[in-house]
Amino acid sequence: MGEKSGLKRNHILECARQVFAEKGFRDVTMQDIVLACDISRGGLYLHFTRVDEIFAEVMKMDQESGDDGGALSLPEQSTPTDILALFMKEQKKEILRKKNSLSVAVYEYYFYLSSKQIKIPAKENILKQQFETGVLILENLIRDGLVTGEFYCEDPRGMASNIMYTLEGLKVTARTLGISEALVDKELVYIVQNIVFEE
Amino acid sequence: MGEKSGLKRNHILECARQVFAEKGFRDVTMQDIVLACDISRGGLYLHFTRVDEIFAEVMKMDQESGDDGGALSLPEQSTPTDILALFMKEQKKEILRKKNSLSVAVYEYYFYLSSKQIKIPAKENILKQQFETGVLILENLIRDGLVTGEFYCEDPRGMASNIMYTLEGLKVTARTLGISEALVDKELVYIVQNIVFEE
Amino acid sequence: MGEKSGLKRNHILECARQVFAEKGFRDVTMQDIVLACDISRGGLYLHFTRVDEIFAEVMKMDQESGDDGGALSLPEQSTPTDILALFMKEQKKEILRKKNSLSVAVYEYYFYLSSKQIKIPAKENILKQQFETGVLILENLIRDGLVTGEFYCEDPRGMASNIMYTLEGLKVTARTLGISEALVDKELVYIVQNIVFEE
Amino acid sequence: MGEKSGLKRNHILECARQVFAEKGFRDVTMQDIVLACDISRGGLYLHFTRVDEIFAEVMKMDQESGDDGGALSLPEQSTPTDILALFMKEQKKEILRKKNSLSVAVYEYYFYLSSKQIKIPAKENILKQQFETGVLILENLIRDGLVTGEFYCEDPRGMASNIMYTLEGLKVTARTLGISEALVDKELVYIVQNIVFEE
DNA sequence: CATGAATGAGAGTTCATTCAT
DNA sequence: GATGAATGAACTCTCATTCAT
Repeated sequence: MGEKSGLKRNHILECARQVFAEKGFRDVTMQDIVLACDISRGGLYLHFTRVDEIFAEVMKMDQESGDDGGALSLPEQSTPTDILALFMKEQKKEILRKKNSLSVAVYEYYFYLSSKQIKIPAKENILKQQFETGVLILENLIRDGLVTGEFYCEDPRGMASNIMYTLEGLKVTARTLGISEALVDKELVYIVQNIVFEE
Repeated sequence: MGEKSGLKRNHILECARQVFAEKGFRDVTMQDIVLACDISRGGLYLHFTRVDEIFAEVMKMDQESGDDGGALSLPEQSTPTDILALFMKEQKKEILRKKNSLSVAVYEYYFYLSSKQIKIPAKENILKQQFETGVLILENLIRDGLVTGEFYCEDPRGMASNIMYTLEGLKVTARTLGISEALVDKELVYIVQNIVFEE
Repeated sequence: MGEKSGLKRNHILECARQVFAEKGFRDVTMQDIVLACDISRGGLYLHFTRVDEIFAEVMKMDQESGDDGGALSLPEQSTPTDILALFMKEQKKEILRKKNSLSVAVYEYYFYLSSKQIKIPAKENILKQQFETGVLILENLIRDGLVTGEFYCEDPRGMASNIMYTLEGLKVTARTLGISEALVDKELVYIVQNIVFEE
Repeated sequence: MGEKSGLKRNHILECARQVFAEKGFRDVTMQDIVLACDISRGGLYLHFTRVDEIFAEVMKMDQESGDDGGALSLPEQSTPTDILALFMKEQKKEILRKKNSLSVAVYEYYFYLSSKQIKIPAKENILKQQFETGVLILENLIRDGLVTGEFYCEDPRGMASNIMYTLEGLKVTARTLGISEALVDKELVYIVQNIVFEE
């Protein structure tokens, strides 16, 4: 029973994810999700009662599945420079990604919370966690690079944080004003050059 | 007559601005604006027919009034370092501003346009203009600093652009995750240190 | 389930029919129908989305129920003269009918379609079908009368068609200018005399 | 002043006529007329207070200008047969007329009155007058034809009335179901053949 | 548990009509 | 007289949410 119920719940979340990827967060109604899931109205309400509740779960699901993916593609014996390049490649992909991206929905969701003055506890705040995880990864990476002598940096934590804000700026600009691949490349190269030791 | 009509229009825009500052963009209805303006339903429709139309005008109005304010506070004989400090101070104010800020509404508006796949011509795209104006100001400032020997930078344009993205990242983070004044200070200091020539 | 849904639908159509009979077509709003059905606003929209859609269904329903009634009253071994008299009696009833008549609504509906330049496929065009059925019935009747020697007519089809247009003229005049029973009688007698063989 | 006022009034009626010819009666709003007249809202209300009032005046105006036109085209020494042909030609033109025709508006107006249960005194009832005038013309024409031996008819008044109803039926059918020129011709020929003495 | 018909609050929009200028 | 901004009633339509089956 619990199993079965879990399956349905997952089905709902997966279908809902599609909807959010297509329409963002603010335009999605319970109806949209009901239709996308091919489920009954009442059925949906047995599991969730608000759209934002569903979206929070979708984000959580997304994060969990993302954890796996990230680690897998790392080759053995990579240098910090290699890893940084890979990190930036992933960031670029995310910044430019059009299909199946939840970015717009995520922003809309957080602005929605903000305008409703709803605070999420840090532990459940996925966007915050992702940001902080990013900072941590970069910081460790920079420290590694300093050890190998590949990187130059006086304040690894400050730089990591600075880079993450810049990437955030690129992401949000891509979703609001739009941005060309060339421009993203230019910015990412600029960031990397700032770290990598230049003779 | 034209005067009077303009006054009413302005009245509407000012009241609407309040509403947008309080509720963001997505939750604002024509009703909200009607109530805020103490005007009749039909009366509003004489001037505007859609919320997004009103918001676009509010942004325009805001930009125009902002132009004046910016120029006034410039002291005579400022060094590039001074000006940079002032620029950053303004940015900080904007990033942390809570009262009467349209930031959330602006982001919501642009995400709305994005999810509806509406394109605004560059000339009318205020967010884009603000961004590009920021880049230009910074670039010129950096070049000035290079001339006076106060700054160090190999690629003024690249750095200007990089800084603007970072500031954008700070702004959006402030509106989604929230950010402390201390953190903003830290980031701005980091940025400035990167430019100012350190012995 | 399907049963139940059908019942509700029928309930709506029957109540709506009342409304159309009273107010014609053009003045009827979704609200009117909602009130007449003692149903919720949204409830009506589950079944129909526009007044003209409802009216089209009401007409269809009316036609179907009318089919039964027409056939039943035919006595055995009627002569063409008898049948013609019966036909005319029915026409008279329809022309003069005040209670529960959809005539005005039907005309208003067709003028509405006309002014909106909406074309209905012939198969769904009930007014057209009724007219053509009328012509056919009359034509066959006249031919029968020619065989029995009761009628005189050189062009049965032409006469049938001519009679139907005249009846249409009477009907529309009754609904616009009004017409007395005596006048209708006079006209119907005139028509019949034109067919029936006079020594 | 009275002159001037009369001019304005006429201007309104002429512009309004255009609107009615295009949109029928039921869809025309005070706004439409204001726009078509290039007049102020208040200005229109100085002359008329309801759409149906304006339409009644438009019909009156139309009838008056029509009186002149009808008489002019009569050739000298026409036989009843000629005049009948001319009469039918005019009827055909009216039945099939698309441009600048008020027919739909007239019907809509009368159905509107009917559904609102508003009665017009016979003296002001233009449609009624036109019908009765038509009957009278036809009756006299038939009597003339009987005298010259061109026509055959036992009941001139009955036939005149019958023809008028048939023409009415054709007119309304043309506006609701649509009718081809060929069909109109066929019907008119049928009518004429019924009168004209055949050897 | 699951269903989906039904509810009703609320947003958008239009227009006849008024009235200060 | 003439103007047109302003009003507010009325209508359309959509959804979150409930509840009998």
